[in-house]
Amino acid sequence: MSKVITPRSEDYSKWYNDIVVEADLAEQSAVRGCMVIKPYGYAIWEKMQHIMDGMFKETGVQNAYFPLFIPKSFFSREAEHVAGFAKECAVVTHHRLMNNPDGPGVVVDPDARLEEELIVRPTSETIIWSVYKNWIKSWRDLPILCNQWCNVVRWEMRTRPFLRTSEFLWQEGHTAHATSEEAQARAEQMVQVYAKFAREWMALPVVVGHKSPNERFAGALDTLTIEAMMQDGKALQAGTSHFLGQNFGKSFDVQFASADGSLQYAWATSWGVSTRLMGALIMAHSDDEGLILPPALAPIQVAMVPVYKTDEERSAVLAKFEEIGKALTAKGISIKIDDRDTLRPGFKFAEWEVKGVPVRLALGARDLAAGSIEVFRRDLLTKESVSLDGVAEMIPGLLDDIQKSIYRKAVDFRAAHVEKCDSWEEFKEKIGTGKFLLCHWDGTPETEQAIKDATKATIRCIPVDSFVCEEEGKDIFSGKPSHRRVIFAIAY
RNA sequence: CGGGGUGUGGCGCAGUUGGUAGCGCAUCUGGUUUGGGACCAGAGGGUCGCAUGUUCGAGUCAUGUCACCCCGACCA
Repeated sequence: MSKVITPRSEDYSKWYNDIVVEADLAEQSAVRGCMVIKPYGYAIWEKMQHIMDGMFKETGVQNAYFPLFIPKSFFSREAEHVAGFAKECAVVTHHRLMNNPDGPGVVVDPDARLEEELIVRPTSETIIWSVYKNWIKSWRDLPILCNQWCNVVRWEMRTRPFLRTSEFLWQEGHTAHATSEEAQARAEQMVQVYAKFAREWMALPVVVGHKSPNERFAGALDTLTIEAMMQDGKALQAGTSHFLGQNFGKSFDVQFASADGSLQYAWATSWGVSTRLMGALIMAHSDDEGLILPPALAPIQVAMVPVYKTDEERSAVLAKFEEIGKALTAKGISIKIDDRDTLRPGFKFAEWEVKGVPVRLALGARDLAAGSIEVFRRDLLTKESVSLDGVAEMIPGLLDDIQKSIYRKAVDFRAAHVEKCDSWEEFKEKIGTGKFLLCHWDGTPETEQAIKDATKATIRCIPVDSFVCEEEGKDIFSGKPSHRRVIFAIAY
């Protein structure tokens, strides 16, 4: 593997590509804006998937699967929704290829045109609500709480690895409820699930809040978000949960007989997180040496690198590693004994660092003689020599400490880059320097748009659980009265 | 769609006024190494994005074309 260049301060996208590609995490494929996620990177996604799936199920959600293709007519029923997605849809128009009659290669068979075009799902509200219509007759059928893990396609004009790819993996939850209150409570519940996952597993501090109307999901009455801060101070929307009101119920004619005998439209929510979370994970924690994975999500938590000269030394060291490995596995820790004998130790050290493995153990004849072992922690880049006897016992506590320490570091970083701002001049100066600015906003889309046009900054959210600031003030831009501060930032 | 840029071994690049296609990394072989990304020696691998033209001769010049990248508008 070649030297990894990581100019975090100079060229973020270059850093991103180098780390990601060189770290064997993923690479851009030939398909426009799509990603190949290599096994090591995919293992991280699988772990995230597994943990979140468990959290969803604890709230009563069940997994299901709906079709990839959406007939065009389904898709166009909810006006606002289609307006939001129409510009970025992949459309299937034919179902057959044929040999090119005029030369080499294949061409689309003109006789195989579909009567109705199919849209490759950019999100599944429309097809799911078409199905829900048949599932929902009575208040007794509600709530319906479905989630699906799948891929979706959005034909973005500009793509970015992990953050905005043409095709991405995600989960989308779609629920149907008898009352507005119940649906709103569900939307809030799920955004809290996301926040908990981000904080406790990804070691990623996030702000939970409401989106301003400008930033809302197409077709939603309210959009809740978790917003994270990356190491350059930019904001990343890491997950969203929408209260959809009765928009889809009405558009897809999903009515049910309520307990009082009247016919009512169902209330809806949808919520999702995607492989963008992996982008967040990478960008929030990595340093110039490569990835730093929180132990809770690292596919390999402890890598063991043997150091030896002779075959005797090699087998003695590997035998000891086997012993330690067994003890760690028994504690539920995932390990990797790096017994590749064509590579030198220094190379292996560097490789596990690039891949973000939280703890590395190095053991050689010297250590064996002294009864010690070298323990390296990735987040601090420190190593210490500890007694061989106690090493397996100390690892769980160490992993725990690393998890907390990574989170603490991210929290401190964010705290140092959030500030109140009450002057438009100051706002213009500071917003480009990588900060969340807590400012007063008059609540109008026009003001938000004007601020965006002037500075590229948007309202990331109206916070509900941190940085909440309910107080009277004047809009940073228009000077009109405001009742609370909101978070402005430049976003990815 | 607007504004820039780039197409040359797997990857990253050089290639002068047009004259036998090169370098680094990677790969393979042999040897010495192995406590922070080893070294030496040797080997393999490219019809220079595509098409047409100018020329005795084109990676190089001209015209056309295709693809990709970056900056915007759009977005999770």
